[in-house]
Amino acid sequence: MPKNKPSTRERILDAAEELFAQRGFEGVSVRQIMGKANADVSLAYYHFKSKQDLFDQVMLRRVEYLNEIRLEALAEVEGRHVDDEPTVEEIIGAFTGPLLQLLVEDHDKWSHYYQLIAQINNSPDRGGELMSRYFDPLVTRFIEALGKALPDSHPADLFWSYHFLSGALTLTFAETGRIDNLSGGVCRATDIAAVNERMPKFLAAGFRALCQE
Amino acid sequence: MPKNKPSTRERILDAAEELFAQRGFEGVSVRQIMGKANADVSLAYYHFKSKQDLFDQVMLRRVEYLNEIRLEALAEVEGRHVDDEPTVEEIIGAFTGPLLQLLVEDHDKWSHYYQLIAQINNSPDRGGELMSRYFDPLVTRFIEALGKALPDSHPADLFWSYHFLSGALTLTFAETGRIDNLSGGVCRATDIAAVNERMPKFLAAGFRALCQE
DNA sequence: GCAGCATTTCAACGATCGTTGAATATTAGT
DNA sequence: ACTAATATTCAACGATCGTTGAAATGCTGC
Repeated sequence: MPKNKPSTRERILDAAEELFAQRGFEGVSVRQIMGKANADVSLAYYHFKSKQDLFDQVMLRRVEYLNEIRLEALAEVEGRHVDDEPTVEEIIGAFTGPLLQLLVEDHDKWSHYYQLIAQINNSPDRGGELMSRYFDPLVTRFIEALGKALPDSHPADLFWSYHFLSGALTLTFAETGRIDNLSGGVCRATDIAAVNERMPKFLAAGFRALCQE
Repeated sequence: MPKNKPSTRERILDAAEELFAQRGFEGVSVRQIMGKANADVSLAYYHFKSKQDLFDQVMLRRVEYLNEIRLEALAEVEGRHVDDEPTVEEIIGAFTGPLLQLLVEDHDKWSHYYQLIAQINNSPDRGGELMSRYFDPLVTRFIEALGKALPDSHPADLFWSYHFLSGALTLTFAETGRIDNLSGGVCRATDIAAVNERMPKFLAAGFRALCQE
């Protein structure tokens, strides 16, 4: 029934999301964004306070929902274990699975957003600050769960393990085509099933090697 | 003994390296670079063909040496095993160790370059292309060695494992301060010893989990 | 149909962008 | 000392940047 045609504001956000993801904040002009959104330049400043505000709204538009469903996935896993602890794989699966699931459901909608996060995560400038603002509450919650699944683990080992996880995860979402080149076509960056099979397994083994015993 | 004071060309490269690493290619103007290098704007175009050429030269200045010492480290490891195969940890150590060693020897010289590579690696725009151009020969050589250390492994598993390694490695080099925030100071992004103790161990376990039976 | 508000268009501002040509200063070879 | 090449300075170009104010249009409630 609704299937509203997207509002101007949302068309601007969509265009900005895609272009920011591809070329970064400074690599895109407001005019280019509005060109892709098929709207006049000054409309950007009617719907948003500034280019920086537009960028912030692009980030904020999806992050809340993202954190929500990932927390739910964790709660679901924990609900299946009332007397024992979830496994490391299950917890990591709750962290990465929802992201991959959204990518399957609507690749074009989420891939640009993930690419944007990948760039921010690796940006020395303000990457640490932004990622912490948007994701630290969620991540802290997951690390807590991982700590329980890995008894007697040291906090430093848990944090470093998560750090390696974060790098692997965001590079995967960046979909740069590097693995396509490197593997000569054997692996494809967009092969979500291949990622889903391998990433939690790889990362869980890393956690165990560092944090267990 | 010379200890020449750096030439103008090198001062420009240094300034460009640092600023490109912090804010990306489009986030920095030629004037800002030349300001930091304490030289006139037009000197950039005397020593380099264009801003893009300057960027390329920043990349090229260090990549050759980097690949060289990492290949030597691999050869050294293989030389210690004439009758048997090196372990996964040893091979990964040869891949990451030289990078960390340079960071210990001269942090200011290498950290900006590593940050730049981290950003490029995660750039959906031309990241895959650039990383492949600069590193694929080296990486192919390392994956070959890892394949021997992990008998009967499937190529796809090896490529994906390397992909996860690459993400963890470059995020670590980005030194965004995220892990400092997240851990409340327990871990520091610049703590090279902490990385050196943990990263090869974490990644080797991942490789084994994916590529070994 | 009209008032009032939300949205969109148009034209322009000063600042900064990458880049260049010509003039000047410095260095190296003889 | 003179020359030729190398290195640096100065001034400026057209283009594009982020941003804004005012006018025009569209829409909603009465």
